[in-house]
Amino acid sequence: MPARHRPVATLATVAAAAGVSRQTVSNALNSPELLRPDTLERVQQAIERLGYTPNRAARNLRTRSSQLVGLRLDPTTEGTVSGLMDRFLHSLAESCRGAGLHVLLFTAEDVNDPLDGYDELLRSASVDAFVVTDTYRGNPQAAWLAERQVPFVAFGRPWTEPDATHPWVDVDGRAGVMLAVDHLVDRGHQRIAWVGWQKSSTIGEDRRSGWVDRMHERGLSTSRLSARGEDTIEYGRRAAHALLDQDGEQPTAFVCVSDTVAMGVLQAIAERGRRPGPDDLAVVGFDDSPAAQVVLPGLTSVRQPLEEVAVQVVRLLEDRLAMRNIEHPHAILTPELRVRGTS
Amino acid sequence: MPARHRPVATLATVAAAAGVSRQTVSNALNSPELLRPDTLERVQQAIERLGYTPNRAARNLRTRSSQLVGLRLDPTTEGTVSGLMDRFLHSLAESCRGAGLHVLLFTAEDVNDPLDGYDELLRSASVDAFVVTDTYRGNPQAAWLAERQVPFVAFGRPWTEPDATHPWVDVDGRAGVMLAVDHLVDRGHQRIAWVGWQKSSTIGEDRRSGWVDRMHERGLSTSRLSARGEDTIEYGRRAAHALLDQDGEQPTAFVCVSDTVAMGVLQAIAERGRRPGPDDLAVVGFDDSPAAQVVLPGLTSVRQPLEEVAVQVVRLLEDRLAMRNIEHPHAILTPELRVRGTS
DNA sequence: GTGAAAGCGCTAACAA
DNA sequence: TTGTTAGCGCTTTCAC
Repeated sequence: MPARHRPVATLATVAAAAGVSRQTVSNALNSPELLRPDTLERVQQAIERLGYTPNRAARNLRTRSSQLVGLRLDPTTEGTVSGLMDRFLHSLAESCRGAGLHVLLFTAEDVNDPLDGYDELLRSASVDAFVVTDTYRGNPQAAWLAERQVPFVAFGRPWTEPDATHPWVDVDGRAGVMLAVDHLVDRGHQRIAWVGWQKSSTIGEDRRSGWVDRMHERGLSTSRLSARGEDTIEYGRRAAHALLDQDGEQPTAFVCVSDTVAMGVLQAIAERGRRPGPDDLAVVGFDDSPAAQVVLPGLTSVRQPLEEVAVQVVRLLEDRLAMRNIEHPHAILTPELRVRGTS
Repeated sequence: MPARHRPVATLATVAAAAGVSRQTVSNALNSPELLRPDTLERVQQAIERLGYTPNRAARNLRTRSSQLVGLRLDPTTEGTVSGLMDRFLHSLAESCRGAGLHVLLFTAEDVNDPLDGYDELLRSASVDAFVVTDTYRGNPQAAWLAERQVPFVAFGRPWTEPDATHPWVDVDGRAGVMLAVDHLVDRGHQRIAWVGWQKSSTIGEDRRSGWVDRMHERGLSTSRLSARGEDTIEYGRRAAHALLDQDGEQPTAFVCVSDTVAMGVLQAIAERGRRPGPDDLAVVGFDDSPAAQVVLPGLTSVRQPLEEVAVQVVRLLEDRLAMRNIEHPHAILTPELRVRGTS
């Protein structure tokens, strides 16, 4: 580090300036109620005057905490549009600020090893906790961290381990899809198709259950209206064509498991000379990606409340770090529907 | 922090296990060439066996460095599609790993104050350096940081202060637009329009100069082919309509300052019953956003080499932190053109 | 309510 | 080549 204009103030500097001991300055910061009001005032003025901020490394060493939350950033899949991470990261950093925490990003040397990177940060006490985001496929990180009693909060339910007791926050995808179905039924649609992910995707099946159940609740059939495949535009395109090629009753609306898939559906609709929208073929996506906002004529989509997710994640993180044992350290948040031109 | 299964190893633990002094263990880590091979071997085995990783806080306190690089994350503008930050952040975190650094995210309490947040991290020695990304509008951060001799690297040129000597990395937008113009001219277009940002945007004018100069170099006129406005879909839409409504010679292709604007142009083209693509009206965007990859029929776009930007940023960061004074601590990288259906 | 002493885990400087 | 000493800046503990 280079020379500063003014040497950085320390406890000792401030103590000397205020005519008290170092300890008193420390107390003024961490336990102000211990000081006599006039002493406190004097110390605070010295702090202010010298522009003193406690040295993090020293404080961390002493308190054995870093006030840092680790988050592993994996490469974004090209050709996929959700754009969730951007929004989530900002919200998380923002919420952390309120808790006196910061987000430390790290990446894996071996991307295919879901555990890579965690251990070293832990052993070096570089972070106090982790936020785990990619919990979709079996998430071994959660089990690994829980076993070692490492504080962490997951964004995403432990689908495959319902007994897991670690804190997590998730968005109710099923409820989001129900919003979409209700919206379409209210607009007069009856043949509403589902364009989803493979059966192996628990998230995909959860979202699909919202379609199945709400369709039945509204007295509608789901027969021959369901497709499953991967998260690509091409799959969405082919699925829409296949559904529209069926003999007999064809869908008048598509509820899609993701915006990416929905973009493929829109493509198929255009290729058939049909028009996406309430008058012809309605389409609803999932994630409210930037693309949904700009595609023609605007893709109606289920929006995850990531700002609120971040708030809840940090709340659970604080509980965990303070060793407060919460009854049910979980939160399931309900998404909302952003209605645009395609419905 | 909760109890671990095994208490975390320290220098003392390892030293005892290896039968050497603490200092020797420290040297084994930081200056292994000082040790006799057999001692080194013995110490390394002890380190391995105990799973020892140096405590960051202690090391930071002693070395007066944190190995952390601060990056301020501002809210993403909704309705805009670039999605650059996602890609850049991952690349930066990745490059940092190679240099033994980590990225610390922070946010401003007052978003409108471009300096907010930097000072506190600095005074508390929480970070060794900053990466500054939003250098487009006059970037007072760069001046502020440079004045205080704080190590930082900017992603973005100091447009308004050509004398600034701080390290920076930028992408040659002008060259990127030239690629686009060449591509379109090679495909037979002659009336190629520019849909850009306001004159007050230096980045916008730089990109525009690529259009102007390359058009002239190729013997083509730019007369009545230029539009300027804000970074919104709606502006792009209106600009395209206006250009196509002109009497006489209308454009056959549009080079856009951003993918967001390009999406508006595509919208206008559709509204007029025309078709985007090489056979009718060609469109090229800028940023290769996820939206460009999924919109119909695929938006040709100028892609910034963010992975390489991150590598260069970290390289300059390392030079700066090591107090190596480089001649010209700058790098201008050339983007590439991703050709898709709209051209 | 305030101050003195101790020590967190590490590395720079120096001694052996 | 290895070990000893000291101290980074802070907070915890305990006297006063």
